[in-house]
Amino acid sequence: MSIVNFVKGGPMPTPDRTSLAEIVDAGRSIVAESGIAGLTMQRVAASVGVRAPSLYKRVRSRDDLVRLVIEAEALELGRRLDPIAERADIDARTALSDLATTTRGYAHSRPVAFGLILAPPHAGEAPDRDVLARASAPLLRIAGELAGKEHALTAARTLTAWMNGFIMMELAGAFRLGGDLEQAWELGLAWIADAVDRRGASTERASGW
Amino acid sequence: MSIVNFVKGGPMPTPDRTSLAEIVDAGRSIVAESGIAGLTMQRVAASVGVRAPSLYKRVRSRDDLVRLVIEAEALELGRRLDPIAERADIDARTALSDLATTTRGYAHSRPVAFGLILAPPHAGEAPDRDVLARASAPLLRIAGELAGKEHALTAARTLTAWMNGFIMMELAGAFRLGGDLEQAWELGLAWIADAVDRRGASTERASGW
DNA sequence: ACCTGAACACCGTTCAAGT
DNA sequence: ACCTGAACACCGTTCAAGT
Repeated sequence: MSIVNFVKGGPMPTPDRTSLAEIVDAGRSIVAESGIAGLTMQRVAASVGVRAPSLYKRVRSRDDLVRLVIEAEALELGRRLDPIAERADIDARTALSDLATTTRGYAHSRPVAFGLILAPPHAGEAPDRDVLARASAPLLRIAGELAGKEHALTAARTLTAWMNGFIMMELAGAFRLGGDLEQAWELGLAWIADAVDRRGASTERASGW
Repeated sequence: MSIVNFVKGGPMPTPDRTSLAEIVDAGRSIVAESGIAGLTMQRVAASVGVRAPSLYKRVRSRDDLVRLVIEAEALELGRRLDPIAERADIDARTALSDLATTTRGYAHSRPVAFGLILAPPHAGEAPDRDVLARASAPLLRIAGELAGKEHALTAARTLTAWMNGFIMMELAGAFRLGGDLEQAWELGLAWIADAVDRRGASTERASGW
């Protein structure tokens, strides 16, 4: 088809010098390195070896690219969480702890990206709801096992709210009053899990009643 | 002094056409209306009746102005929370509920500002730690009453993490799987309060053990 | 069909010149 | 002492022109 056009004297085909995937990957690296403000079309273009105007062949706008970058990050987080919810050899309590720790580890390794997933700068850059649903499915499943089906959604919301809130405040440097942050994480997780767990509490203090 | 300069032929004084407070107020209005991206120096300048370069007599940079706006918002939130912690006629449990509801109400009325307090776009725009400490003091006090002095800090962190996480996800539109969001707030708050309350649980389910 | 330079309308910021 | 226009170095985005 392109040869036909060429022979006929139609528009000249040229081999693609980049791809959408390469552009999004470049965007992820730049965001991780320099923050969202560092993500300029010119820098992305330079990173993939073209000029800025060429990017508009693959993305609609900078906002569009930001959204794609956030979605790619959310999908990777989901990919890390999926196997935890699927393991059958651990109980819900352990699975919850693994999931929270994995999420926190991801947030620490990619703080900017995590912040963008949780709080996209503008509405136009918010990730697709299906992508977010995919990333939160594992927790919903574990919450169901822990709190029972009828309370699964409410329990999942309580758990995510605490977990994401803790991690976000930690990343924002809001916990500056001293004290042991690891203990706050561990104890907080145990408290929240106890609160949601219909089978009863299991932390030392609670069992001491 | 200015008259002396004038008489001597020194630099001519001119009456100030704006002030730092007016600039910060204009910034708050613009942020509330158009988001952080809408906060341009030109727009702020137009709003206070000068040209953009004149703003640099009062603020160091746009980032500096953004920080001042965030700090002003954090101080206002703190001003709303202070009286709750000081009331002696209500118990800690009720105070916690009032504080959480007031915070949520502030977040709903000023969603952009609340997001900025929790997750400032860049490090340079993060509010001063004293300002944040002021805003979190009421919760710390209530947490102390609820969980006991030795667990006050950890309890406060658990409570803020849940509260801010819930509100932030709500603002970001992350709770899209249906269900009753008000119930999730009420029940979540009760669960968390129970978890932190050393005096024992008080929700229906917990007391049903 | 893709890529590019040039251009446009915006930014933040600086600075000499006005009063 | 404050304010301003002009200028500079950046942006995102468009588009006619190249191949």
